[in-house]
Amino acid sequence: MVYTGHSSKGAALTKLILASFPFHGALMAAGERLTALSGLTSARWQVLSVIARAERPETVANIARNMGLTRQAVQRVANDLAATGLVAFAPNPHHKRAVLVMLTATGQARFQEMSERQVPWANALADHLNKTHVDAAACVLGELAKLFEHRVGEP
Amino acid sequence: MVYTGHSSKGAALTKLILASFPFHGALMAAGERLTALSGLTSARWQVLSVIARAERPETVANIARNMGLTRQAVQRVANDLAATGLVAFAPNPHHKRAVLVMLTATGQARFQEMSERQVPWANALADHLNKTHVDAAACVLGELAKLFEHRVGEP
DNA sequence: ACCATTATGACAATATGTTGTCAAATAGGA
DNA sequence: TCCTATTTGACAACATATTGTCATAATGGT
Repeated sequence: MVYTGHSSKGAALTKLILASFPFHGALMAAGERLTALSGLTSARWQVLSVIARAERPETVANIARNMGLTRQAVQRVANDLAATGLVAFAPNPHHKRAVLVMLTATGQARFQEMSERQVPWANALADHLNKTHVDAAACVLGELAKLFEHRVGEP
Repeated sequence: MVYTGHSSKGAALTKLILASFPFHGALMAAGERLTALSGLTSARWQVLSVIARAERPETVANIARNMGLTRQAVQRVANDLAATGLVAFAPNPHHKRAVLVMLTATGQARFQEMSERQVPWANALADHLNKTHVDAAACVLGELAKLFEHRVGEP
């Protein structure tokens, strides 16, 4: 493929972006397969994870900010999780509308189950990779996310 | 954050995966902003790009395979593109059902417009990054996509 | 030539995420 | 205190992508 007009770095970045699409698709598919064994979906597992890893109960809007998603997307998933009994809403003493989301006992157990599958999976995958490159990749993606948010290069 | 049970490489991979979510979200948002100026959307631009860069007209199913998406997803977008006159379907001498997708003159012009915006955008972003790291990142994402597809580490 | 398998497009149901809008709750400055 | 701006959850409309199902077209082995 030709990258007409791209600088050397620009071509490299475009290649990275083009590589990220199949990566994301394959990651989502793998996530679905892993989570399906727990009766979860990838999206619900992600939200559940953020809630489980948080030090204290958070509001939906806060969870959304942590995940880089919109409030509404997380709200709908959180409602689904509540409907299936994995999370529950608790009153927020600091805010009448913005209630706090907490794992139920079932939710904690489900998260634990998922972790027990996710950890050996990540370890097995990582064995095929160069740690330095993986660290560099995570670093680049983090930097790029910031650049995107700051609208760098946009007209 | 603690990565209980993870190997050193496994923890690095999990960090990469967690970094990929906000990256993907921010990339999609940037894509929407770039494409909105052409009256396109990110998904339609991606499909249009694959068609434009292909050496010869392809079928919808082929395009889907190239993109790592399902046939049906690409079919719907392709139908949308056809409805807005950016692509057209041509009979396939080798297959009665699987028609070929081609850019119209309008579609070519629209793709050209988008390229003229995308190239300086990628160049400006890439100026803030280390090319070696970007290359490594693209390489890691490509390798991971293959590992995901081969179900490595899955029970 | 025949038949089983695979590939393809059409269609429907569902999951996920976005934007827009609204009213209530909160925060911050005059 | 009061007024404005922001934040929040609820709701609706829509874009995107998935799975499943179906009928038709192509393929490959016997």
